[in-house]
Amino acid sequence: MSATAPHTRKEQIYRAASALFSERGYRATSVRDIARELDLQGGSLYAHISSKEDVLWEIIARVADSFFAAVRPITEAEMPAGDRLRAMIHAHVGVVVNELARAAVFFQDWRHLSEPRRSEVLALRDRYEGLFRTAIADGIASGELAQRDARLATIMVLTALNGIPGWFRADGDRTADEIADELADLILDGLGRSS
Amino acid sequence: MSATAPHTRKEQIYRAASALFSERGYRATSVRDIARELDLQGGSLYAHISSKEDVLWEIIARVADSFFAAVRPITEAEMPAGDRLRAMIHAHVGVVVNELARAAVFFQDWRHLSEPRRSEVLALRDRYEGLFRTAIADGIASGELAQRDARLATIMVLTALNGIPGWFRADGDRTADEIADELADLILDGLGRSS
DNA sequence: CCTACCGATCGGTAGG
DNA sequence: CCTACCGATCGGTAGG
Repeated sequence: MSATAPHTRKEQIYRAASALFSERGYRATSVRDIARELDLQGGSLYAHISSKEDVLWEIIARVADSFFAAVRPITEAEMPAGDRLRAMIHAHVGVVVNELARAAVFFQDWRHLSEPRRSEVLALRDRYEGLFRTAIADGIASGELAQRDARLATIMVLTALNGIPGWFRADGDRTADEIADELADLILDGLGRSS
Repeated sequence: MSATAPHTRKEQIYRAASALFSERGYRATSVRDIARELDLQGGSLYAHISSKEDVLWEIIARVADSFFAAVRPITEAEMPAGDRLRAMIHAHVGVVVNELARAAVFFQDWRHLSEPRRSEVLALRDRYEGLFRTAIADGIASGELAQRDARLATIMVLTALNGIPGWFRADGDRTADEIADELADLILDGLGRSS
């Protein structure tokens, strides 16, 4: 409902939970771990949340929204498929880097949602993959991309991009845009070879 | 000690644990879940294992060995760096696909090892990445690969490859070799583009 | 390999 | 937001 509120207790809880979930995983993080981060007693959290899983759900649902909000508009832009794909990669990497912990939780801990939320996330992920698959298929059709298997290519692209939280540390020497540029080049051109 | 023993209870435990860990994660799998899979009582497992974490360690240490055993020899072969890298990718994918559950556990659950095992795994992973980084750096030096950043390229390659357990299902319509071929092409050539 | 148990910790609640 | 508590489940052990 409220759009990215600023300093409420609830937001502090989401922030702390994102950090802990992303580092240790959802199951290895207790409600008391989160509370301790905010100098609260374990039970006190429940004045603001209704369950641990609801916190996970809120984190995941929000980043999912962020991904669609960033990438969706690009899919409707009029430009060559190759450029469109590059712009989508940029947008996607932007969300990952700017919401690093939340994105890591999304990729890592969606399994721990109970039904029907789990299936809902899977459906969202499929739709999102579809946006990329369409761009890639368009690129193949127009001859811009030389591929056989749009589905496999799509999975590879997103797998590579979603691995960012596993290695990226914001030490400030590379901006999200620079990372996105390098990754887009790697993905579009490959490692390159002479043959 | 014993080399990949066949049907001992211990091996059955490792097999069941690999399947469960890979599906639900280490923390979400109880010792009783594993026991149930073998029609045993929870406590009975401890006649064969000494702790839940030891089971995780055994799974992870073994696949780590498999990766080195498959890839290491290739790094010493005399051939152009591009061919060598392709062969390494093939070998790596072979291990992932043939030990799908164990590999998934390795990639997913190493965080849950306690020290010093956790650091040991990280050190092994660094050494292993180094094998690929060297091949890529060689390829850059010889002009076979057109890259700026060997480290980033290495991480991308392994990230893409290690994502396989996330989507690959052995429905029999693609062999490990076919997968490896397609992935190697994708990684070496990229999606391809006309510009 | 089972039965029966241990202390610790879990997510969550009541009552203030 | 705290204190104090709940039942359930956890990894692991004793004793046979």
